[in-house]
Amino acid sequence: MPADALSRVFAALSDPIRLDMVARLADGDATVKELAEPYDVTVQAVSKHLRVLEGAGVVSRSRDAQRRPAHLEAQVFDVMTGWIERYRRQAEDRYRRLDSLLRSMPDDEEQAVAAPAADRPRKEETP
Amino acid sequence: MPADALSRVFAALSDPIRLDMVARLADGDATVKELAEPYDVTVQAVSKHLRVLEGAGVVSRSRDAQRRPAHLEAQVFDVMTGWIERYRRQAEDRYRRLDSLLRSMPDDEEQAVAAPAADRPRKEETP
DNA sequence: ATCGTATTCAACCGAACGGTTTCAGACGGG
DNA sequence: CCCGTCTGAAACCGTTCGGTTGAATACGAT
Repeated sequence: MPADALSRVFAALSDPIRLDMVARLADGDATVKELAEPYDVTVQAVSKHLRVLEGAGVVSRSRDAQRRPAHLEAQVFDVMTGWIERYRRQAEDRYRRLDSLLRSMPDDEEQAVAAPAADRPRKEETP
Repeated sequence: MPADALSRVFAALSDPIRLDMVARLADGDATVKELAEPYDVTVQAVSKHLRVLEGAGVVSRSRDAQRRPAHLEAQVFDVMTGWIERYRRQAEDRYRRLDSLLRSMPDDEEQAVAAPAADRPRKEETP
């Protein structure tokens, strides 16, 4: 739940290669070598990417002889959708409230409601 | 839809301040000054953050005299959930298939199925 | 024991990032 | 008209990031 951890997850997905790696891992676990194959970067670079994903909790590693297959940790999906849905709903609700308010208003003076939370110095402020 | 644009959205949310700004914008539009108030960084820094969010399509700006209120572009939520749900489902499906396959197997030889997509050189490889 | 493969560690490099300070422009209120 | 406020642009700074090369480690196969 820490909002800081969430931004780390987003950071982990903020790189096109990493994003694609996650997409492919949804299809099944894969080793570093396998993961590196489609991209024209070194396998060391992919290893680093994997470490980032691991650090964000997006991926976990196991062991199979020399290989260290990466496994998608699907719970992060829930964390993300949790955050997203929360604020999507919040935005929707706000919109609905504002909408019905405007609809029920006697015509003009709509500007006054355009920015409700603003500390705009409409009338006197630092008395 | 371009996978590249998605990673830019995630990049926009990869900073704790930006993430918080989005959360607050779900509550209503706000000016740079208002947005900057909670954090102990300069308003110029927040202006930069806003430009990043805008560049990713997360936020749009309007105009109100000197003020340029930021508005949350809620459609990005759909883009994100679209991607997330797709791969969550994919991972779940794979898990279910693997599960039923294991369940229906005559006991041993489970290792052989542990990494189906692997090009692992089990037997002879470079003949 | 040795060779080959898979992975990581370490040092390094240029570019991007987040931040600041300073300055300039736009606009409204008195 | 002019002052204060809000915002953006520019130059700069230290750190992080994505990438490389090169060497080290770990393990299986032969």
